[in-house]
Amino acid sequence: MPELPEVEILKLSLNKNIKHAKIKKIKINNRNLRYKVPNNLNKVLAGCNIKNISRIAKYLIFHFNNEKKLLIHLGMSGTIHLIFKKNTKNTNASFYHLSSLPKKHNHIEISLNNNYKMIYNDPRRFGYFKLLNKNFINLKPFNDLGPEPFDPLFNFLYIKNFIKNKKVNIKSALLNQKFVSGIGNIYANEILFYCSINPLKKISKLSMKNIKDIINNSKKVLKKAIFFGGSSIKDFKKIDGQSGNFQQKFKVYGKQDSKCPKVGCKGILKKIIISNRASFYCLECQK
DNA sequence: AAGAGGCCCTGATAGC
DNA sequence: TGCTATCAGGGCCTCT
Repeated sequence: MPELPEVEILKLSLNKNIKHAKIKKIKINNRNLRYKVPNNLNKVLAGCNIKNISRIAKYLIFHFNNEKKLLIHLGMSGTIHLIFKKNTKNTNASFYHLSSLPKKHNHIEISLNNNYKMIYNDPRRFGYFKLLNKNFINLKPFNDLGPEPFDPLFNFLYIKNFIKNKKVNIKSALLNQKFVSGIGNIYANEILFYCSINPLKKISKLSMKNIKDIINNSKKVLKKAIFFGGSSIKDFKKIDGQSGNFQQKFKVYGKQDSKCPKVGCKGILKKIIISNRASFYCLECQK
């Protein structure tokens, strides 16, 4: 599910709804994620106030008042749901699901003191929870991340230097988080379409114009996706239960065999596999 | 040592 | 209907 835009939207929603809330209790239903969920999660975090929630690339970081930090990565299928328990005088308090809550795979439930409950769901278990220390930025995985597309460090000289003598194709490079962080398979395809670059093109062969286009279009595509609320592939929803609708704006992702959307281009979109990931592009206009 | 490929896991869908 | 195969938004690890 989650590339940079989806995690960004999640971050904004979480800050809007549960910033400054205090953790009452963390209940672990299933420790099996990519890494075992730390057993001491509740012990360490119960009673802590959420100072704010930040994002680096596709990683979410909860910062607490006492300097403790929690990293959440959503992997392929991780989702976060907020449930609001309405204050009523009845003992039968009603629950409002701000996003539809799945029945299975609710690994972790975090009760907050503001009538919200935050639930982490992850059928494929590629995501994970990890407690971070103060120095986290110098440690794995953060010390290995390249700049985000929005970072001024993702500039012409940086790219020109990176691509020198390298044999990889541009599609794989955009997915390489050490080169540029936050871009995933969907947006890599979309960015290359806007750049009119063939995903198989070797990065050492990129022209000056190609490099400039990549810088501009990676920002543009991600910003637009954030603006439209992310992409609701399968079950991704914004935390308020609304679907993002950027997927309606996809130009090439998932559109093999249809006509190239570029004005004036007569090409047909093709699907090929590059390093085990689906790639979609137009044979005519992406060179 | 860069780069390709396998693999972790479940669920949805397609094809027979 | 029920089986099997294929595929899915990520990233780590191993092998060459």
